[in-house]
Amino acid sequence: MASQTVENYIKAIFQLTQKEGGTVSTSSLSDHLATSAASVTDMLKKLSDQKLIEYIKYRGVSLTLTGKSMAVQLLRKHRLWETFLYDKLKISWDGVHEIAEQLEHVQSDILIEHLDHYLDHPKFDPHGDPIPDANGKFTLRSQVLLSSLLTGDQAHIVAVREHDTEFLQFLESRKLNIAAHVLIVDKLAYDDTIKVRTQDGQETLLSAKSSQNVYVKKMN
Amino acid sequence: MASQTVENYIKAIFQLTQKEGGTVSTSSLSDHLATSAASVTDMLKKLSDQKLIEYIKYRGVSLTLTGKSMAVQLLRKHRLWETFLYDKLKISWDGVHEIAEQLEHVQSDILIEHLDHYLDHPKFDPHGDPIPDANGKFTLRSQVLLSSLLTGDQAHIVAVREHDTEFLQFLESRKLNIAAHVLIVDKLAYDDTIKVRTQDGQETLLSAKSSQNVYVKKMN
DNA sequence: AATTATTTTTAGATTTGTCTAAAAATAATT
DNA sequence: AATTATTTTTAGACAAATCTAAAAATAATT
Repeated sequence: MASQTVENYIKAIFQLTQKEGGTVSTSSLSDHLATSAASVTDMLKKLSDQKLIEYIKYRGVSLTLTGKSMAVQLLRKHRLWETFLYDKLKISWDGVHEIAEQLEHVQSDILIEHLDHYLDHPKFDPHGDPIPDANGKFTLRSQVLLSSLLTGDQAHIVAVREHDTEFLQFLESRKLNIAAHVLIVDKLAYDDTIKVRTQDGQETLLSAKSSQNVYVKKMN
Repeated sequence: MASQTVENYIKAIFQLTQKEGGTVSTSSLSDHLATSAASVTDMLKKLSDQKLIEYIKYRGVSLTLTGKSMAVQLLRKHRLWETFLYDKLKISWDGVHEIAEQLEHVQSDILIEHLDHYLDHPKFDPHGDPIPDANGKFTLRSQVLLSSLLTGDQAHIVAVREHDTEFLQFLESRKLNIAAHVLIVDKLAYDDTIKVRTQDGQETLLSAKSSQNVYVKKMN
């Protein structure tokens, strides 16, 4: 059974692979996990011995099938717990992640299957990210960046790209939650600032950077 | 912040103190935690340095106020989680303990207070044990052993003393759950076997050992 | 292509929690 | 009270996960 540390490495490699593609470097892992590059190298050797990763010295690292499956199961647990914390316990949007980071390491298949059932087999977590099922399959969705919409377009918010706490709080304060309906009132050609209107008529200005951090499903 | 290992030692010392009174010996800790006596001695020195325990060489150990408060908070977390697992997730009576052993180590005050609120501030867990509140206070109850009842007495089951898995499953199969109503139909003077009748009319024979492991609240 | 800069790995230590085997202290027994 | 048995502690070692500093490999630059 993998230690919490091993699980965190596997998760980090999975996430960085998504973002950076191909292989992940020692330094990007050392950044992401806030440990020294030397420690990362040590651990990579161990993970490689356990056949969880494909590791070539100086060349970076990728997950084996076994490692990938472990990562997806961790993702499943993390997102189910986030859903529970947000939907049932009413813990704030920006608070759920840190707690789920701990809960995801609890080892019990029975627990996770009962939790999944209790939550009614949710397909997406509170940040709009898809929840893998017990076999590791997850639903993809036709989502685009809010920044790609044009004036007059209408859409529903489906996910947030980077879960920065301050940004999540900002979105929440402007009623820009998951599932919120938005209308693009205006888009400034100069700096790509977008003005959106929510259901209640409230209007909010979003910088290019912000609107590139929100996924929406366009209504046609 | 205490490690999981430290938390487990503190909990063990607390539980064994309840059972054995006064101070706890190295060997009973080593039995209970399934580690060598030498390891226990090592750890006791560390806990003593941290002022979590009062430790005198060769003489045994007891908790300081700080240690006791840590133990009670762990008990609170454990029992709240057991309640959640049993009442909400419908995990079986005998399965909840092991999972709660892991969940109790998750560090988040917000989580526990939200969980407590979600469960509607329960006073007792699924095994009938009292749940300490956020200040460590818990409700005591006028409970007696089932073995102390006489023929004709009526009572409600309120708790189980030792949570042996097989015994819990036996109780459950005979509808002898927490809150179940029982009538003492007969008590054999020879070996103190007790025959009880539950609400549905079903009768069950309980050995002296079994009836000494069940707490009831007598109806007068 | 040679030099400089960066990244990665090795070497050697440290901390936490554990172990076995031996020594010391306490308890039990004759 | 002296001996034997048991419990507890010390001593020395080990695995997991980490660190810093130095060496080696790779990448970038002149």
